[in-house]
Amino acid sequence: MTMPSETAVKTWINLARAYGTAMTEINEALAANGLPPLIWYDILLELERAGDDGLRPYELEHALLLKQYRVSRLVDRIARDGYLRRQSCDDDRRGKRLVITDEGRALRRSMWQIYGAKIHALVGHKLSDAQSRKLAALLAELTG
Amino acid sequence: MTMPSETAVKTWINLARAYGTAMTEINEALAANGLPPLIWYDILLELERAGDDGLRPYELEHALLLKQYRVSRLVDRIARDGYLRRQSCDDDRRGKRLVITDEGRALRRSMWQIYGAKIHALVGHKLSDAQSRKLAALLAELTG
DNA sequence: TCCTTTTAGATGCAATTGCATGTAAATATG
DNA sequence: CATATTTACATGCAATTGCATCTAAAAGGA
Repeated sequence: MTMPSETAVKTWINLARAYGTAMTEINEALAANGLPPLIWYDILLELERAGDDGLRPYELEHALLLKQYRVSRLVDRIARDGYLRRQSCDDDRRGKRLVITDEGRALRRSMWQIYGAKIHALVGHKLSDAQSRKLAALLAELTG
Repeated sequence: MTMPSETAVKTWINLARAYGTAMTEINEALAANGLPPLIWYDILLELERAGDDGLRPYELEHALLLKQYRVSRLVDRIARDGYLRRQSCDDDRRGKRLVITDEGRALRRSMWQIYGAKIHALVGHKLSDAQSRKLAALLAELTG
């Protein structure tokens, strides 16, 4: 149970603050434009990248580090609003395949207008490209 | 509506991932030890630092960037469990003063055993002191 | 094959969050 | 002073999350 250095604490505090303020701004901007929360974007992007076969819910769960029940509920709502459809799965009758719809692709693009602009304003605009690369590399060390 | 560079996007993704995985680990470790969520720690720490006069709810709101109603409910629960008390406020009869109790100080220390160890494992242990300082400085650029 | 274990996903119910609004006191304005 | 506005905090209600559990199907073993 080694306790952290002052430096480590300061770094963690700054990380939490940077993430929290950015995420709040992003979600507020999405809501202000009548768009759903950011997690919908992440899901739609994964499905769009997955192509015509879509993804299984458990694949989404692992890709986005979400709890199983949360995927289940989010997928419910996104499907209810017509942005994805659940296909039955040939080779595993327990499972579903989640496939993005045209409306889903359009929603993802709409969300990107807001989200992308915020990433630019909150990250791209505040650091040089070199600083940003350095920051990305240091953050990658934490995850790895 | 300038769109972000690839670098900025990569940096934001890494930031979100680093925060998300760390926060999940911290809250899971707290829960595994029968302790409340991290936000209780933040509140108790603010109150402990504030000293005998405590803080007004709106001060907590600003210090921790929380919504007013969320402060109200969190304070309810923390008070219900005896970790803070609400004093009436002499100079403003609308207001309350929130003061940490001895039990609250003890809880904060218990939480720190877990939280601090995680900060060390997740940040301190993965970067040199110089890298950590660099990371803290770059993150501070984002907030400022 | 029959039985046990594991995996995929859904869901009932409690706790928490978010939104909108309410109440009361402080402050500003005429 | 009288009235309007703002500030501090609480709360009813809907949406979301978290936990535990359930069903069904797949996989593994005797």
